Amino acid sequence: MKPRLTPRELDIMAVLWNYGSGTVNEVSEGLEADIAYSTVLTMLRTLETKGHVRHVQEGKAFRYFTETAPEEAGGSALDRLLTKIYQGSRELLVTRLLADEDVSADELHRIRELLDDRIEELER
Amino acid sequence: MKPRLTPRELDIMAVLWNYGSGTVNEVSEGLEADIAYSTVLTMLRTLETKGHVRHVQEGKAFRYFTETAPEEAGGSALDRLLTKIYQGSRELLVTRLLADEDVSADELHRIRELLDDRIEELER
DNA sequence: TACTATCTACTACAAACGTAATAGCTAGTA
DNA sequence: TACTAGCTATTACGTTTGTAGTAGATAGTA
Repeated sequence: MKPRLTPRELDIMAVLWNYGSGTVNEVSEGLEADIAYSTVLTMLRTLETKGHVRHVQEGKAFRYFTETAPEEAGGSALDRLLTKIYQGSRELLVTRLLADEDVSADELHRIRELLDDRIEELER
Repeated sequence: MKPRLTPRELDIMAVLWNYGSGTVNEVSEGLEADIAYSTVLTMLRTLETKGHVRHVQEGKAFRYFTETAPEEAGGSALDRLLTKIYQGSRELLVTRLLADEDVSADELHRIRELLDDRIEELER
């Protein structure tokens, strides 16, 4: 099992997931925080030893790719949240998620469709 | 702003949320992992300096109470997940949440009710 | 009163995190 | 060929995390 992603590492992964891949430079620029180039490099190397990314040579530079899918990382984080904070209650979690001010009616409708699909699938 | 909860600290908080409060002993026993008594004590003290718990004297011992509500801790963690992993898409997150094998039809129906309430509230 | 169980306080310490400077390599350019 | 820009590799270092031993206080008990 790959070691858990730390918050900072998650930031890096997010950039990679977002752009599909990235060189140190690209990741640096993709990050909101102003982190030194060498720091980003170090973190990518750490992520590589942890098995979360790999790289290929591209000209002079390395191009990094994720080896951990968002679902994978998200899954375990979500499970953790669910059990530790929401006592395993998905309702509670969804309630919190929908309580947000800036959730649109559109979004809610789309979620309801998802939900209906899943219910049908389960009751069929 | 209180410092973020580390995974281990979250374990402790979970016990406290679960039982309402707890002495070092109670928390120790409430934890799944077999952590030394003194370790639990240290962590509770750390949590206290971070402002996540407080304590009152109870006989010889301290009784600890949470100062951070589950919603508070869960909220920021959830927001983080949402933006970093699910690109801000609640649908994606809900999809992942419902994809789980062991989610019951009952649970889904209850979630749908929540959803309908929220939609109505928004469109009224 | 002396002993013992039970607490907290203090101290320690290895490992991981987060951050970064700098050395060293290399391909292109003047 | 000499220089330079742009990379990676190496090294460093303060902080936080996670874990725990032990000293010291204290209340109950024999």
